[in-house]
Amino acid sequence: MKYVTLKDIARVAEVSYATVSRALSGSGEIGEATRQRILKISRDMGYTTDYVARAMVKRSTRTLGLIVTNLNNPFMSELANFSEQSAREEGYEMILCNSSHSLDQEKQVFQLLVGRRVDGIIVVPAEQESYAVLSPYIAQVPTVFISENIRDMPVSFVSVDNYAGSVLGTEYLISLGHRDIIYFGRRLVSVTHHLRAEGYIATCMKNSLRPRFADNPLPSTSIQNGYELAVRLFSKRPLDFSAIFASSDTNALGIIKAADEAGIRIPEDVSLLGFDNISFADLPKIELTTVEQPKQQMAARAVSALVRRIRNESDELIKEKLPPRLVVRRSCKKR
Amino acid sequence: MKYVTLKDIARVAEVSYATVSRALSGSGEIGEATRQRILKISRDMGYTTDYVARAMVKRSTRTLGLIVTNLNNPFMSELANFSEQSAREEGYEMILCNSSHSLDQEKQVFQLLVGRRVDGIIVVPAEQESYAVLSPYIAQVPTVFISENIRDMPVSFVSVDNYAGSVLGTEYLISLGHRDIIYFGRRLVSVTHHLRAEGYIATCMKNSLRPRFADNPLPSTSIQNGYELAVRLFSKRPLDFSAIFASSDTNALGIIKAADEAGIRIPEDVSLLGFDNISFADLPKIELTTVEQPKQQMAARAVSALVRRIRNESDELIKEKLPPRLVVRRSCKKR
DNA sequence: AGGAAGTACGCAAACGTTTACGCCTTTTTC
DNA sequence: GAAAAAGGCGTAAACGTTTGCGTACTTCCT
Repeated sequence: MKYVTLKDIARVAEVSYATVSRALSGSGEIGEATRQRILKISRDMGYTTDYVARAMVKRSTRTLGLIVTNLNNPFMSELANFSEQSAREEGYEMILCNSSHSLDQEKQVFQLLVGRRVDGIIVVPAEQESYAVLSPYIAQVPTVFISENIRDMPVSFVSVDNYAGSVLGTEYLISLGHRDIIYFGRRLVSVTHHLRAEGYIATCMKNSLRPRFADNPLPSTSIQNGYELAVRLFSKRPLDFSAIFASSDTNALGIIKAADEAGIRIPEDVSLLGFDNISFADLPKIELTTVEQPKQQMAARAVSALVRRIRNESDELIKEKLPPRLVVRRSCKKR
Repeated sequence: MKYVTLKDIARVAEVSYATVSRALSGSGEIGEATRQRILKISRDMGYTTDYVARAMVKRSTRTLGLIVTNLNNPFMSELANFSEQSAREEGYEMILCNSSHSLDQEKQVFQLLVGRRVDGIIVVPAEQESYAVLSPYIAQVPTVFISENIRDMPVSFVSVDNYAGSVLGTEYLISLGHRDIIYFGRRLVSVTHHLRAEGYIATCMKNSLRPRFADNPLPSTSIQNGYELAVRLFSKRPLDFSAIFASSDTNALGIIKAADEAGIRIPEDVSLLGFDNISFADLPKIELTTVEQPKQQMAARAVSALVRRIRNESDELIKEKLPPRLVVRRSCKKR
């Protein structure tokens, strides 16, 4: 494929190609008459400016990278959509990548994005060790993590306040009269889920309730593994709990399926509370009450932190914790 | 940000930078000893090859563009995920764009992708006129449409066989004993939906049934507009039909919601059949029987057609119609 | 009229690669 | 042992832009 270049235009306009560049970019000093003439010619010839050549000299691709753990997870795909939108509003394109929860692959795609000379990278870390693995490259390109910061690391972090979200959810269930609440999900694998569990435990303690767990040992969260775990949970009758706090909406969907099969009604027999507020949660017959992560806001903050760094308007690292919100639908009931 | 370049390596290795290039690319003729030495030095210095510089001389970015109409629609986001995966397997990155069902925006992002010098573009057309609008640019870069071909246009097309899918679905409902089937959805706006309606009509005729419609006049398809239309449909009692064939799963979800509110049970009171098989359809309590579009296959074919064109292995245009498949769950019942 | 100031444009370098060509050294061949 | 072939490496051009610097021409002021 042969594209029209500045030189092609310069030849027919009988000027130097520097002049053509100035006419098109609008910045340089140039006479209004020639500018109009060149503009017309370039339109007629179907010129499109070559951004890769421009990137070489400008040393900026106006492209951002986004690495998520799993694109099939609706939380991630919603986050990706919002990020893409925010980026475009700031004048950046977005290249989307997938780490598949693997440190190796995460490192690989990170290197790839660096090779493409993206101006900045947003990463939802695959594991706790992600920072350690990526740190040699992080020095080379502005990066923000969508995750909570455990120890003080020299990167920007944006996330929901998971601890507060968990407190919010637990308190809501208690306010409905529930005393036997099961915390359902991953506890140890990621910082995010660890903090959620902590919030639950603290709130139980404060209300003299005994924290109880149904632990999901898997690295990832899915409808399927929520279902499998719930089948076991529902096998012991009579049920000795009245509410379940699922640490992710996807797990909650698995719980709904298991409950359905076991003849357990939600919310009549047991209340179910989720976390994330994925778009699924709003579906008819699902109508899951859940703690919302402000995905749009998270995406917007991450992108804007990144572009500020890129534009060198500020080189400070941000650590932002966004407030969670309770979205009441129909899966929880007064006891 | 300052990256390590070939010249930097050449300086410490005391060779010319052409030699370094040969050592790293693996193609050129070079002594094994120097190659190892250079490899080690470049590792130590943290070199990453600059793909934008390479793209300049190779005249290929190894990047594909994907334009979808709406990333929030689950059908689109699933298609996007599969495409991204296929592209990566072929060694290409993917830049994701959104036309928001607007011809203007579609044209704009297409130009943008051309400017970025992507090697090929996959587009889910926003409207019937998309081809006409994009045709001047299509000549410049290999393009494949994910859509059915109406008249013979010089572009590659990949899609499900919508007509056959519709026949399949209608015949299934008839085989369950239904005689009064409503076709629910858009009919006139897009080629895709036009063909689906045709398949329904033809099958009705063949079985001496009168085709009946609940028309959705909106350009896009959503849970919300499916819901609104269904509320009207359910307001006339008693119901004078026993099955609904929704032309998209998202509309079907809206129907489920409206039915729920109206006290109409699915499938006991009315059977509901969808089209697309989005991942939502498999959710507990939803369990929608539907005609599947083979999204993964469509993505794979589109990508592979594109890369064959790019590699100049074939310059023929493909027009591929993939077979639909009936996915039986629980929303349809014998009458 | 003569010099200063400003405007419009051309020249050429630079960005970091890849690669055709050529040269020198080493190996092979009879 | 000399000629031919092969191997290893350097030189330089090219890809399409942007931009600092230089210069010719115009305009303005006194």
